[in-house]
Amino acid sequence: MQMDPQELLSLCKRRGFLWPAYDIYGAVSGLYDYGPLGAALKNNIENQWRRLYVLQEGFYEISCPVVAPEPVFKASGHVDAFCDVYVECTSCGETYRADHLAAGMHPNPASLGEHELGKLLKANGVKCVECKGELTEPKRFNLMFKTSIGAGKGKTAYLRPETAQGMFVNFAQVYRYGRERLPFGAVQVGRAFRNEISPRQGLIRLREFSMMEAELFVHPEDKTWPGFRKVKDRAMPLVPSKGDPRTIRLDEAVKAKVIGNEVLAYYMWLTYKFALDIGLDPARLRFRQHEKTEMAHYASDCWDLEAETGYGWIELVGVADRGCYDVQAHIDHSGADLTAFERFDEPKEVEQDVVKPDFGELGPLFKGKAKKVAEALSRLSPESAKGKDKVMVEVDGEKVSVPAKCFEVSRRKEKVSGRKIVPHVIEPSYGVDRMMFALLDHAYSKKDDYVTLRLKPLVAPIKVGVFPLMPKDGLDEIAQGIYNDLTGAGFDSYLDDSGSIGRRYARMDEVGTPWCVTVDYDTKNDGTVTVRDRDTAEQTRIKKEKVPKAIEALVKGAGLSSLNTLR
RNA sequence: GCGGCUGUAGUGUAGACUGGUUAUCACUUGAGCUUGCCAAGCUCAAAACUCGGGUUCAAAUCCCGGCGGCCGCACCA
Repeated sequence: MQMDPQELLSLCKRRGFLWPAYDIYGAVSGLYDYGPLGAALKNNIENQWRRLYVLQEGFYEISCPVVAPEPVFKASGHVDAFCDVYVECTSCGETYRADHLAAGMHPNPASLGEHELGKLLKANGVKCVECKGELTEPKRFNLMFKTSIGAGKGKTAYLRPETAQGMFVNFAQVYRYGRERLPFGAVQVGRAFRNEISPRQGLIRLREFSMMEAELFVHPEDKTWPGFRKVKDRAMPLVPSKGDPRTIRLDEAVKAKVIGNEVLAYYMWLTYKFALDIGLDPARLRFRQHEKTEMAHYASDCWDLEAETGYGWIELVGVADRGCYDVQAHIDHSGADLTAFERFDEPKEVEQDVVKPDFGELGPLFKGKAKKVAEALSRLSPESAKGKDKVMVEVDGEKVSVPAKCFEVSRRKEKVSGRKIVPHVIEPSYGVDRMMFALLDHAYSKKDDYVTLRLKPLVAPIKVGVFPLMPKDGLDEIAQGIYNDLTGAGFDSYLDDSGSIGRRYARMDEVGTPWCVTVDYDTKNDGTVTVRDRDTAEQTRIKKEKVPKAIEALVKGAGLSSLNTLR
């Protein structure tokens, strides 16, 4: 069923899930405020995710700043690659992506900077496709929000476009925290920012949004996974980039190379399970594999969990194999050692040639530069130095010729007890806001203009409505007592004594509250209250003292009929 | 960023073309009466012309611009 998203957004605004941000000043597109119910629903989704990743799977949760200095995103590639290069027609104002216009003029136009693209377009005499007008010089639009740290000119910085980098730059710390073992994972739940050119569709494309990201660091040559055995006969609906869409068992998918490896398959399954746990409709979920051309600059394989909503199929989660791209990039840019140490079973005796600088000769010859020259020499491969009468090395960007008397190539015995490896990263990256929107979309049901949100108890912002049938005769005080018991026991509850009982049930149904407890005149006689189920409108009576216990059982999945013992 | 359409109480709307008294209606919300289990009724109340400029004696209404929304293009790590 395709529903009108406007209807859902209207409910969200009316009932306090969602409001356009800064509305009294005219609002800003792509920014939303969460109202009390939205904030609660979002928390419930995030906490369920933590239960899965942190408690069950043993990932380490960290929390990093939203602002980061420029070098971080230089290294990650976002400063250069997370942007679009535009040209504009000077006469009709139409804009084009410069790399699209350059298609066919260069093997990979997307890899060029704006100056090269400008030259290329000029050289090929490219004009406006619409009106043949002159085009402007290419302009670059980076999708990151730029800011600065500190007074005056300060230090250039950006708001993070993903939380992932925080986990990559903390690799060494988290690796040590986990007592230096692979594989291990880190997670982060938090805000990220993208200065979208044209945010649309409510919560689907936001400029500030929440992500739940997990980075699993694995051995680059071992992508088997111990947990895979337990889930291998489960099936998921897949839309591979090659071949037909099909629902396929995980072990078959890995065997047939539809999914690249066991780790990726396992975390796709975990993602699928999470989606079902919070209440997304399995009939409206699928995994779609990225085409090679749509893959991010860092990914080698990527599957999106997509949900069908009033906006069509939308991406909720990306599960990507990022290879060693990010960790290697931060090693290269920062010089930090972000490797894991793989211990051999037995330490090995290794004989190898090394280039050994002779400081007695280097000193007089190179003076202050001698130390750097020596370091450069040590980095040379022995083969390239052996038997030469001089070698070229690069010091501070300058080529230096070093005569043979300054070094010797000698054979050295070493005990090697292991090796440094750069881990590969499997990344499940969840868009919280999108998941929440899809959840509301899938939960929305309407019968003769009566709206019920069939949210699962696990995520429902309010678990119980508590009503006195009449706000008098002491019923209201009893209801207040039950309400206090429930909130005391940790359940989000809602006390409502206004309007007819039917209206109060309707109010709770519309925001997805799974149960309502009503205090009536029998309560005064026999101490029982009714418990009503949202989806069936069925009721059962239980002792009023047992209400918190009953709700606890119901949240855990017990049916209404199981409450008989609490009568 | 471009083009088309569009913006009236918390929500959904009438009024606009053809400018003119106190801006329509419903739901919602609050108070009271009533009501003894599924959006009942009555009374009262609260609540809006997206913002700025222009035309005019007079603008919710016509014109221009900003902001927001929807759709299409483009974009989407």
